[in-house]
Amino acid sequence: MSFEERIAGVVREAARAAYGVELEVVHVERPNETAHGDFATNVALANAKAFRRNPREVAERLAEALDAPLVERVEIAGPGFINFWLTREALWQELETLLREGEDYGRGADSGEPVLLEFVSVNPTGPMTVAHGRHAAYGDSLARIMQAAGGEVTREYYFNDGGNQIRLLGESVAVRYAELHDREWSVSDPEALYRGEYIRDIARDFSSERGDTFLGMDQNKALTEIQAFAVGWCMEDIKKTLGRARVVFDSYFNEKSLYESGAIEELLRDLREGGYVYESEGALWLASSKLGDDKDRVLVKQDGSYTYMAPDIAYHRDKWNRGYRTAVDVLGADHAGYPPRIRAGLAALGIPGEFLDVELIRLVKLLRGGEQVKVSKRAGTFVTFDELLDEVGEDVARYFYVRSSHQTEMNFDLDLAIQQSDENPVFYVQYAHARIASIFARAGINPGELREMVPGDLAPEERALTLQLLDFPRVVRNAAARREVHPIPTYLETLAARFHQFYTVNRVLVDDEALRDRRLALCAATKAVLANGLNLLGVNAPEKM
RNA sequence: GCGCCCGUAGCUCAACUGGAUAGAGCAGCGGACUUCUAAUCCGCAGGUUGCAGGUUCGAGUCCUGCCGGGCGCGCCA
Repeated sequence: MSFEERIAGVVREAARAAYGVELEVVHVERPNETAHGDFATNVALANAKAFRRNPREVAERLAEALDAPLVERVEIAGPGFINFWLTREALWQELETLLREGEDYGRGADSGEPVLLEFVSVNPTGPMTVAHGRHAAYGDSLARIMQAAGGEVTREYYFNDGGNQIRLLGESVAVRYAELHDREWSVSDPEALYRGEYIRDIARDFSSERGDTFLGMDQNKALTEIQAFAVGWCMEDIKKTLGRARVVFDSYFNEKSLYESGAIEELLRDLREGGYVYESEGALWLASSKLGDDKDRVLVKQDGSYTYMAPDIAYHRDKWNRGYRTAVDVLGADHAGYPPRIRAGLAALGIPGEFLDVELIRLVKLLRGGEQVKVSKRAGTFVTFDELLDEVGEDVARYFYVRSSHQTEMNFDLDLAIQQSDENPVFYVQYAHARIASIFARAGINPGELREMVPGDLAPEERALTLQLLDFPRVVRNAAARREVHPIPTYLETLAARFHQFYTVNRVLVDDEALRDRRLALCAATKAVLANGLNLLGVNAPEKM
């Protein structure tokens, strides 16, 4: 149990003893100011009215009724805060727990609740861009964080390898392919073709693997082959980039399978039976306005083809049918209108709205030398995720992406990113880890083989470091619950700062053995938490720098 | 026009979803290496948290109205 929970518990007891009252919420937090104690609570302020007493009086009485061995002293401060200082024994005990749990420290109890996390899901029409990189970094880190918090997370990539975009890709490659052999390939709309350099790469690879035989045959037949090759090429390319960035998926879900399995037909039949669809103007509509959406949406177009709504609702129903009770979709901010529509569809099937949790990621605005660049995949004016990884490395890139909230628009200047990569705060955090490794190397012992230690007094820097270390589980839990990744970097930077401050003032390898053992323990604990935290972000924790 | 999101130091971002004197990094100025890694530490300077009201013991955080920016409001996905 965390200190917050334990303190909340004793405060509840005190309220029972002093007032015979059962408090509902007891908020305990770590004050910003060290002078305000290790922990503080505002219960006296929050309940003063109910007790019909002024807050300080309530605080006094609660403090008197307090019975807690882990608390060394309390102080009433300000308008009625109760500030707590913990005993050194209590702190050391928690540190020992931390050391014992090692890389499991911060891991919550398994909730047993399976969660499906879908992210990236970019269709295979080209390389990943820096914008997709943000999705990959955020989604993968979120998966790690939710797992650490006890969730049973499956990472899924949903893609469509059919449709207009894909046909366009095939034609684009075909034109280049023909060019390679000094031939021409006629397309309906040359303006619409993809122009990126990678199109030539695909054409070249296709040509060298399959020769020129496809130029002699029926265009449609050839196009099918070229298209399949191009899709495979792009998918391969995307997976390679993801792997480089240490992003792994548990499953890839193909939209096509929904057609093949009959899931879409089944969906439409069930919606019809439920009375949630109607025909109008030759199209089939979902009465989504009755289910929380702004207006009704077309499911089947006049020409008989489906809108994206049909497969997408079927896909989410499939997630539900697979046993997931939480589906987190990581989508671009331009999908703002998406959640209510899908929820409407799901509601028609009796699936509750809370099932779908959509996290919208703000756009990445691309700049060059301060000037905004219009990004277009078709025109080939984009920066790839690979280029970024080449320039700044995996650690810097991943850290950079998740350092700010996914809800904040991100200005991305590749020139600036390269220029500033060596002052990226990730090094500050990694350096703390390497410094500790170096201490252990010097001491000639392994962080896992510490001797039994005797609790002793904590210097101010040691105390601050300890409290920060013990805050880790709470930070992970909160981040997971709020689907936020950026609290982890924020936490790690503070932890690294606490360590560097401690290191500057207190020498670890001193002659006094008891003191030396305690400080080594503190170092080992810090090293473990830094490694755990960096791991949640997919960033390395180096032994040397 | 309607809906959602955002506005915090010169710049990039935090602030434990209502707490105490709003914090870091970068940029600027000044200090600290014969001692476990100076990719570090310490100090100075930098703010009317877009504006105006309201709610309460307390507001960057909640409510209302403005101002400014982004996104959405397709039989595109």
